[in-house]
Amino acid sequence: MNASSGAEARPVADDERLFGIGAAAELAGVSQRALRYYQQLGLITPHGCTPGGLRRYCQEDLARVARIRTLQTLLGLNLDEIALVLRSEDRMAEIRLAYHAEGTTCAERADLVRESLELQQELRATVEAKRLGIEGFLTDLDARIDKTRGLLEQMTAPAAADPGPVSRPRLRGR
Amino acid sequence: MNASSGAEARPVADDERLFGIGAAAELAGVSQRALRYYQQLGLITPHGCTPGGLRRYCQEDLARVARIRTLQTLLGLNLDEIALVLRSEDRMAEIRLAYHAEGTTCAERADLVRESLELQQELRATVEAKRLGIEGFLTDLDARIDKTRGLLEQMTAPAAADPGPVSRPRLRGR
DNA sequence: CATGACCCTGACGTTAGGGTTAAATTCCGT
DNA sequence: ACGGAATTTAACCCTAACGTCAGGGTCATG
Repeated sequence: MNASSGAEARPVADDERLFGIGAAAELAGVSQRALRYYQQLGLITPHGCTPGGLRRYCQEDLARVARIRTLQTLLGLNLDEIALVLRSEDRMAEIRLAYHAEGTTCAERADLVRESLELQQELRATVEAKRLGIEGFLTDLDARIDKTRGLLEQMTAPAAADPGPVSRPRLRGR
Repeated sequence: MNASSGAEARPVADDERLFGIGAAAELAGVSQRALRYYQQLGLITPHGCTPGGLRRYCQEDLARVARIRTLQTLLGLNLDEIALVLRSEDRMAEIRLAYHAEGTTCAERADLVRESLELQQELRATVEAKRLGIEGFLTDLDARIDKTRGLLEQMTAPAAADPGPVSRPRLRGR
């Protein structure tokens, strides 16, 4: 019940809006329990709390949850491994922010960046491996499918008895 | 042990050799418990048993275990889903074998093949989706890595104060 | 200020995918 | 024929990632 007619004190810039755990869970496509659990593991911290202690999530939080889910389902990482990835990414953001501030201990910072870079590249390597694996699997699967299709053709076209290994041009239409 | 000097009755054609559960587990890279568990779920059935009831695995069994592991770790399927995939594949093999036998109920068989084909294509679709997801992730990750690398260059080359958005040719060497 | 919707913590339940142990059995080399 | 190594089933234990329930607190609204 907002933004009905005329008087809006502040339009509340869309990415400033906060959500209760219910709305957040729905938007992120996970359960409330999962949100609390992720928090318990230190994977997310809601943007804020009401004085009474109710969690308030912002867009950024939701994006983080999305990333968690991606890392989980796409890469099959467990929550501990995800914690590592996220911590490294947080580190980077922190440094990127601090970069334009006073030039304190520039060398240390560079070391951190190098470290993060290595972590990212490590992650990249595992993901790349996974991609290769999946591509191999796909090739394999396609071969099977082709064979199956060939068999089907043979069966539906009851021509002369088995003219040796199938050597007909394969139809690769989807 | 064996194969020492001269007299070998039958060379035992390598893929005819059988393994106890210990050897099989080691070769397949899983635990004995896992092998029994997979069998309990109907995912594998050892090639045979000794009269006393000890499991004997053949190469084919090991390949099957490898496939299970692939489906598990690469695609993130659970054992129930894997059971479906394997059953479909078994069905295909069965039909392929029966194909050259008597032409009993050719139409029914064709239906089965069509069904298997659909299952395979369904699997292909999910795998393809996964591949796309991973590719997106990789692109994303590469962008991050490039940004990090850029930041690092900026830090290590303490030139004039921040000449706006980095517009230097990126070195994409590994 | 009452009320209904929403949320809190804490504790226990569940499911997948096994690990571990125990007590009895089987196999194999000599 | 026998002793030790490898296996068997059964039973119990375990962790991750939540689900669910209980009992009580918070918040906006009329």
